[in-house]
Amino acid sequence: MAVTARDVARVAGVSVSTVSRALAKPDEVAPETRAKVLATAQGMGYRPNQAARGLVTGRTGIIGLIVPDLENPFFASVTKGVQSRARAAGFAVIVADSDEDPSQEAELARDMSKQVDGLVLCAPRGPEGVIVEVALDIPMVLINRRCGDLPTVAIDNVEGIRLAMVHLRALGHRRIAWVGGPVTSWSNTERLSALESVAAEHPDIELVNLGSFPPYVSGGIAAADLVIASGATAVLAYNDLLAFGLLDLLRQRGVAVPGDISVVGVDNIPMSSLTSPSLTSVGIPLVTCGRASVDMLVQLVRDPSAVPAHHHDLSFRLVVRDSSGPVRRVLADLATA
Amino acid sequence: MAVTARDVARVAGVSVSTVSRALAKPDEVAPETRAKVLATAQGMGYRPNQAARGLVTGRTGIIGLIVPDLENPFFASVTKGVQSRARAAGFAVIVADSDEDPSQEAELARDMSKQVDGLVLCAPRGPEGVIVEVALDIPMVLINRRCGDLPTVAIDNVEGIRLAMVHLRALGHRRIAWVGGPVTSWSNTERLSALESVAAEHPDIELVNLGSFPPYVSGGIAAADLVIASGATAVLAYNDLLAFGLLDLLRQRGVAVPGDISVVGVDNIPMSSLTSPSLTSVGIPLVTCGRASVDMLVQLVRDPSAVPAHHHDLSFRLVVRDSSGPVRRVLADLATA
DNA sequence: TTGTATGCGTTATCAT
DNA sequence: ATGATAACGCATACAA
Repeated sequence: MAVTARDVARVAGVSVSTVSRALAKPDEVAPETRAKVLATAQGMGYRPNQAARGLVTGRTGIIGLIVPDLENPFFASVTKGVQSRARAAGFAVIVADSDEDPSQEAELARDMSKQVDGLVLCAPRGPEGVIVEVALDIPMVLINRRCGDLPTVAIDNVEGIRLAMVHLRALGHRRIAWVGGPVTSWSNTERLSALESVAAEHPDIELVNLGSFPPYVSGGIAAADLVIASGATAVLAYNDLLAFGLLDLLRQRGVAVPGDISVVGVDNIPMSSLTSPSLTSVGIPLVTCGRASVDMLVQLVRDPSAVPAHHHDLSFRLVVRDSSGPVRRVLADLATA
Repeated sequence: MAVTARDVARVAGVSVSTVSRALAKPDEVAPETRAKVLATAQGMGYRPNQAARGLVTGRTGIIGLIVPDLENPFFASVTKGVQSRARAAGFAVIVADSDEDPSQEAELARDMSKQVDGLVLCAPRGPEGVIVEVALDIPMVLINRRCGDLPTVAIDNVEGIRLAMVHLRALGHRRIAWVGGPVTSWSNTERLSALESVAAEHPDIELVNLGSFPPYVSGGIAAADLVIASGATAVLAYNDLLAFGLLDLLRQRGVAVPGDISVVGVDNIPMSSLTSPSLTSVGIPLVTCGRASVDMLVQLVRDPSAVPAHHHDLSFRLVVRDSSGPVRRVLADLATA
């Protein structure tokens, strides 16, 4: 059996309450008593029982993280950030994977809410109502989605999309295709409307929306022929995985990148520099993103009365690599002729 | 405040113990009573308090998973498998990232051991003594490392390496380089000795061990020039990330793959089909690997007296892609001349 | 089959 | 400053 506070108390010659205080509230106990208790606790290898503590305090010392897909490098990076920061703050992290399924996501959130002190929802796909409802029960921070006035770590999609569009326009591209992600994704909606507003600022740009695709490599493969058929000289994908799929099938079709078509992704996941051609991408420091969410959540957990309406916006940066280049004169001339 | 068993009992007109039984031991309560309790519990949104339950049963309903690096796609896949299977078995998963640091790994394991019902250590880097010591306290399953007679989900490295070597030899390669991973990695040791024994079976094969490198893309970049200098016509890397790094720098150096040098990786992570050239790799179903470990752990948790000496070996399969090809006649002739 | 009573290890309240 | 004691919500041995 594990050593309990009672054992420590007996050995140290004090009461259980004193043991408890010596550890939790150092200044409410005499320095020498405290020293003695700490020493014997240390010596006996005493570890407070989290379950018992949780039962009385209502705290678990655990935060929950729900992501759509652990195998997606985007979320893997976020998870890493969340985990490391949480640990530094004295919290363990329970992680769950919703498999991109909104209903699982909601169920997970509800299950977890009784088991953790706070919840980080990363790019939740579910309807706003459900999310807000769960947030009533438990401190919650969102990543990559705005939802009511829940605290959020988000990305300035407009800025990111603008960077990409300006880049492509500077290279001479005028007909630009958009390969979208899940319709349930907040980021997707954001990016599409950003795209439209940027396009509106530049009347010479023609935007071709090719619709929604699953945010995996397979989605990009499915979209590639549409891109070719669209006559666009450049394509912007919802995320890098989709862009990878595009690169793959375009190569198979004998379409040169960036010679015939330029490809730009979003997220700048680690793998983006390794494809051939390497992928131009707009991205953010994902690990930082995870860390920031934990900082906000911990604050919220410690003081639930704090005003939760805090939005932490991170900015994109454009990483130009080999998959984007100047439009071919010939094609450009043909297109405008 | 949350709804407790007491509340449910009051509403359903029964005692707390009946509520408890109705949920945990359905056959120890009259069918109609059970139905009534279940219905009201459902209606009131009752969720048993895990902390309270844990306090009396000694169980937390949580299993811990420690991986060297969450951003490594290999471990991301394993994590996904562990999470989904654990959830299906009614367990939550606390995940932690040791950052490839053996001392952090040990500390994490010790911390967690008081908080979870069982532990999955994925490819632990720490010394055997430490691992075995922690395993004394808590049910533990290892992935990708054998350690004493702790239950393990491992891969038959000899078989995998043999597949790769036979493949390369059939393509005419005789001088083959090895780019190793962390010296602290059990798999690395296993693979190297497998390599040596397979080489011993084929006296015409010349093995060039280029040493150990960090198991990231950067490690492969660091190793690439050594590969070129080695005069090998084929190189086998400890994992796919290293192989990606090799591909990247070889391309920069103008070395054709597989024309001049064939490259083969290990793990077959999802990204391997997307590089250019796509990567030939020996791999296992990683998600399955994670699932299997949970199955073993859950069994162990449910019946700690069960013989723990269970080894679950998964087999490699060779996925041949574009990065491996026949050795060039000219070079081959030169080499053997 | 069901209810009553006890205890899990800790923190918090109240005395001292 | 410290100790005794009452919860916290649940499971379980025992009584009915």
